[in-house]
Amino acid sequence: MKVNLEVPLQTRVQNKIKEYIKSHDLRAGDRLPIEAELLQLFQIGRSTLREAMANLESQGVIQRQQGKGTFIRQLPLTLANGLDELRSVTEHIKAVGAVPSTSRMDISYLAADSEFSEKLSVPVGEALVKIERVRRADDKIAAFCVDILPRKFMVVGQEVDFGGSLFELLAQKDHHPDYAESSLTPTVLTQRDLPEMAQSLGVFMLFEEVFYSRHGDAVCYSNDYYNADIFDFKIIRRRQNG
Amino acid sequence: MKVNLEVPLQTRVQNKIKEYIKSHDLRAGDRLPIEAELLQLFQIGRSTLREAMANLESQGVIQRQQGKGTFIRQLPLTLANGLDELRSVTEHIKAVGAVPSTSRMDISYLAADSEFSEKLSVPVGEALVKIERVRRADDKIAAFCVDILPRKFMVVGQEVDFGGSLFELLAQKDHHPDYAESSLTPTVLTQRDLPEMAQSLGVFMLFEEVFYSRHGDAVCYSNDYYNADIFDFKIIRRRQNG
DNA sequence: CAGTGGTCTAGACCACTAC
DNA sequence: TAGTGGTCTAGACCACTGT
Repeated sequence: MKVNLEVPLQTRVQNKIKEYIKSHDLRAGDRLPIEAELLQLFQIGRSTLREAMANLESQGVIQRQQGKGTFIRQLPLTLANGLDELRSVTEHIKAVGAVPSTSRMDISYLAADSEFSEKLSVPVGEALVKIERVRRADDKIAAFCVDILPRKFMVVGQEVDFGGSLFELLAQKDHHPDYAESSLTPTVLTQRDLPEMAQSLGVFMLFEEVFYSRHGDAVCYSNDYYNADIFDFKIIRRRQNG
Repeated sequence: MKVNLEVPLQTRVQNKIKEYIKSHDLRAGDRLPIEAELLQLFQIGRSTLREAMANLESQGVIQRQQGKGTFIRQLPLTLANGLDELRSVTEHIKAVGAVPSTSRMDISYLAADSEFSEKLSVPVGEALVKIERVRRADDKIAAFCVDILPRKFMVVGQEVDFGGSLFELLAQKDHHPDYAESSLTPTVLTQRDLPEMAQSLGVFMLFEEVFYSRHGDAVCYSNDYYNADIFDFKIIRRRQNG
């Protein structure tokens, strides 16, 4: 079974444009070359360029204005912790410049009840694994993660490292998360919920989410609580023209 | 000055597909006709169709799978309170099926300090208006909104209704918000912060955001606190292939 | 192998901005 | 009026899925 490993041209063009911005030291408000010039420079079709530009615009890197031009929009052009981008907890911690670690991990096994059956699209009674982990960023509590996934996704008869990214583990079985349906709720956790907290109360952002593979199969159901002292989440919201 | 009021074809096609789903009573998991059929049906070019499909996919309405087909993904196809969609507080309240109202409003005038100067891209000292409002959904506290905007955006010598949407007010001056840079933080508000709360503490989602017009001009800086008891925020997060 | 969505190109015309 | 991004079409070829 051959798999396409090539990166799409439009994605490579995105990176080229980012490199262009860096190498020419373009700052917020500066103007990007016009489309025709970039077409010359990259030797590509216009649709390809426009796809790349549309992505960069939705990521907040550039801003296009009909009749005027395309401009750099972002101030730092660095890590923005964009909410719309799916990342593992490990990646989030690294993104704020901290070292990720896991200070507690509890694993239990259970059978799917009707709720989990629905969320994960498995039969009631299906064998599941529940992994609870306290994740740290430079020793500070970063997140409390409760992940539930079908046991069949686990590699049997093999020592598995849950300390790192669950994403990597799933990738080994070709179940790498491609997108997630997420619901965000501000939440207060007490020491009863999370004994390792230093204070009696902490404010967290709960991400309740179902992860799906690129095949559209549900691979994991999670309740991840992100510490509000460490993370804040940025997003660009747009007016829908529909 | 003529302005284009026509809705782009790709947007109309999105709506046609949604209508198709409704009229054919397609449910989650059902299959949408293949691209070639839709091209015939709508008599359009493939790029246009694919733009429309890409938007519907990012909205979570459909799911495309290479080699297999396009499928309905959403369960209710109703209000999802999508975070990536820019909406006014009024619209958010209506979206959860409640009646919006305003129970308190304080207006004050101030001059831009260096912080506001930067956020709103106006000179230091520029005349600003600060509007604090307690918004309700069916009499329950829905949000506490603090909006700051340049005084010149206000219609002078005219009675203005702040009770409704600030968006509408700005639209009158061709400064309608087109997108926003938002930062989300879970927050606890006390009765000291918000005296009309029934309990001593409440959990809120703080949206700190700058709104921009389609011309790329900053039009409003807001700190909006949404009551976590009333709202939860959904979003589809995707793996970036860059 | 046929069916389906994914990527890419070339080119036409339109709408907005600035001069 | 010239320059720029926005919309739309037609068509070619590729990659993945299932038979």
